[in-house]
Amino acid sequence: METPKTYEPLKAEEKWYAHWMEKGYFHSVPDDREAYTIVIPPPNVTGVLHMGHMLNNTIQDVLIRRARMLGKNACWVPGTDHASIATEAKVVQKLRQEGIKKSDLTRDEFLKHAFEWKDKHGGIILEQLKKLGASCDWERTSFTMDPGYSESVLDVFVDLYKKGRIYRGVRMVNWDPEALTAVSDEEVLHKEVNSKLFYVRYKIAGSDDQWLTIATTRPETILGDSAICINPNDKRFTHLHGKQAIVPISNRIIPIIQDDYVDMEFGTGCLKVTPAHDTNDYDLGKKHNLETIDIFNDNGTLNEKGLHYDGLDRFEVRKQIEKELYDKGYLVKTEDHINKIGFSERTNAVIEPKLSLQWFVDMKELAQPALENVMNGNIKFHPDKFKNTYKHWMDNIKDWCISRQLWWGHQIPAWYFGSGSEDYVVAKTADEAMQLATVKAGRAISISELKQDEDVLDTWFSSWLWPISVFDGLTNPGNEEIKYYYPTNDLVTAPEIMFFWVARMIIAGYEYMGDLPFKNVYYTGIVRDKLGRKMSKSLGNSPDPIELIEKYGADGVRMGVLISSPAGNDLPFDSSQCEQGRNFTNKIWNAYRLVSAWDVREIEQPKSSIKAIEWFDAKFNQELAIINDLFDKFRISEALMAIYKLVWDDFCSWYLEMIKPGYEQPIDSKTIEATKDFFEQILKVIQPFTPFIAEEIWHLIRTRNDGDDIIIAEWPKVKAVNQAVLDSFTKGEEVIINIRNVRKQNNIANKVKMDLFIKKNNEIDSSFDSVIVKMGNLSLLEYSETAISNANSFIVNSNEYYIPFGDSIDIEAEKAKLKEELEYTKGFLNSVQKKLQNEKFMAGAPDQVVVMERKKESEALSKIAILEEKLTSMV
RNA sequence: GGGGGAUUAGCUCAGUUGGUUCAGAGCGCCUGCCUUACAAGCAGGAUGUCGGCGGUUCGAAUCCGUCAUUCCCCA
Repeated sequence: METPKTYEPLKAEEKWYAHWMEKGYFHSVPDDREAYTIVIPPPNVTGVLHMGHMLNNTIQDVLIRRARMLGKNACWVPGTDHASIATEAKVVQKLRQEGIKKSDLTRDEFLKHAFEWKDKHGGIILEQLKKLGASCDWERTSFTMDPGYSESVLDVFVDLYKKGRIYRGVRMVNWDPEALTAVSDEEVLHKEVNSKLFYVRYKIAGSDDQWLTIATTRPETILGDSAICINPNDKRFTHLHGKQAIVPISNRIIPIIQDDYVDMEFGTGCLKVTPAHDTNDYDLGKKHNLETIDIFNDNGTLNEKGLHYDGLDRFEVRKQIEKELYDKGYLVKTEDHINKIGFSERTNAVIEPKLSLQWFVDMKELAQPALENVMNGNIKFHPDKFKNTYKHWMDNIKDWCISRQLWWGHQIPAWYFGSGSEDYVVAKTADEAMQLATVKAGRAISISELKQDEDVLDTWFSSWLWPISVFDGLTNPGNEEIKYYYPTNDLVTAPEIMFFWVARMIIAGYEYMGDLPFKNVYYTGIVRDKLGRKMSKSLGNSPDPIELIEKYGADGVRMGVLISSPAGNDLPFDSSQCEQGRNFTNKIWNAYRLVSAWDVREIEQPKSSIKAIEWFDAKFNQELAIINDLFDKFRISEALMAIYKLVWDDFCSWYLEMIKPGYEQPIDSKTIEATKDFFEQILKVIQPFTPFIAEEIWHLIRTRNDGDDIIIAEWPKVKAVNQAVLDSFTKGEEVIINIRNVRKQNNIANKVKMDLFIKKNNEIDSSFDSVIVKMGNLSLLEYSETAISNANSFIVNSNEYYIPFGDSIDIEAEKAKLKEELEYTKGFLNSVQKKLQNEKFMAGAPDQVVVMERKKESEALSKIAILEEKLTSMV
């Protein structure tokens, strides 16, 4: 059967993935080998694969596949995250479409719907990862709400509470009025928006017609004002000291206080203080013992404190109150103004600072080991520069608000038994809670009296345990698996979640395992489109990864996302990169086609093939050492580029051309065997990047026993590099390129054989002459004592090369070329000599550098002599 | 406003302690080729005041200062 001209990836991909699964190559159990472990950053359980996942998971798969070949017990743990806010929002939306309101359901009913949704849509993303070739240990698939996992989350909550690290308190939180939950600082996106600055005047209490004017962007919060604040140093307002003001519309009387917090330059210098609705005002209020007037309901409408605006949305009130203030003569003027407003990352609702009773983790001390061990390099960041960002955050770490007003997630194990603010206990189960409550209350408390906290924990409060809990390290401490797999090796993730997730995993690692969770963190960049925009669903600028795979093959797409994506740099993605990847797989495919088509006979091995084999052996080992080094430094895309060039340029363009027999000529068995060996080595090196085609050709190129699969083959070992052969080849290569140039410049077809004469002036390495003859398509290679006239010529290593070409040669053009080269060489010599004549250079530069300069000088001198002689002889 | 990056070819990026012809790679571009594995290919080629200015040095893409542009994080 004819081997197709182009590689057809889809069939091979399906076949080999199924084969690998069947053989259990992805599955890991502890044994006496060294463990190499990666835990996947768990995607949202209801998510679908996007380009960010593609990049992230391809890198992980490359690392895990290489580790497997290095003989390590490679274990890549997959799984998903319950993603409380996002998932709950989706379930609520789906129920709404069915005409069901969340508020009409009990918690249990809602959770039933949520789990149904999760079972239906959950794990789609994991199936998509299989298409990419991800070699995860699917038997270990974890979910942050698995029973065992949930148990560890509750254990940790109880434990931290007992240690005094978790407390309940009133704090100003970022309230999402749409999702009806608090969100963490990190989930708030600050954006600049055009808004208005309203100048509103307040009457001074007890005066007839004395006023002060404040500037605010949120006039609706006037109804919650508790004070006016001025800077005590502000000369303009000394007459206001000790006075009171009357709030417009509500006509409440509020004090005028002084605090140097007020910026005298901003607005009017008079600040209205609304402690319930602004973080800074809240702090001011606490400091000055001001009343806190909360005028909002949880959904962003005004409550009864909002007087006649009761029940209206905050933005509608802003419009209406502007008119009322104007009509009643309070509104002095409005100005256009640009300010930054916080939006919810999940719902895009404008965040409302809101006072509420929440659970917090006190982070200061917990964070210490996590900071130290990154700064001292026990945990390495790639690239290293992210340490700076990390340090800055950890130095200024704030307490972590971990309660969320949702149902989907881990319900907070706090149990209330009375109406007092301290009438609660923290316990994993109701039974334990009952006992604790009985002690705390000093009376018998029954289970029915207990009411569990309605809120759930922040999703990150479960995912920070990921590297521990996927091995049951908390519910079954010291078990065989946690001992074997923890600490894991490498984590691959996005810098955006350095604080949400990475820092907290490190904190949890030291707190609960007394050890780091992973040794290296590889930060990927953001995948952007051609215009530099972040790829997102809302912009619709993200290609569907599965469609890309169908078009270019998984191997092609894997290469496409990795080829220009250094760690920490954004990836400006364009599908042309996948095309490049696909072309690469096709290139390998055709190399295989070539090698497989040769007719093998017991004939003499050509000299040129012997040299070619010597050379490629040296070249391969030289490059392999470089590739290994790049891997060690996590320079994955550079490693890929090195491999790309090794395969395309060195193996295909040079090696295969050197050994390729003439048309319909047979090949000798020694050369074909060596070539197949090389091919195998190359397949091994590309296997982490393009596993499917590697496996496919591995099985085509030689007959394999059952279980002889490349995925578990041994990574090549670096052998000694024959540097002398590499050096000889470099000179031969230069000659070949010069010959090709002569052809090109004189329009001599490749088929036409040419003669080459060499005038030896200097040491000459003739070991690659046979290769030069073959690659240059020469009929003759001869050494000559004299220069050849009427010939194209070039100089390599001070030796003169001549290709006679009858009478059609253009003497003038040839002379011009020589003159140009002469000028360049003279200029070069001049700069070298200037250096050598500089006493300070001679005194300051190391010997090695001086020797190099001298060598350059002598080479340039002899080249000039040759060029001048040629020019004079060409008259 | 505070902190951290970045700026090298048309694009995306390498460039280790200042010193080999150090100004590089891939893509793109230009030229010529349907040469017998591959036109998803082959062979050649061009491209840069290393963001600006100043300084240190025998020598600076690399070190220092400063300005500019830009991205990220925090307030």
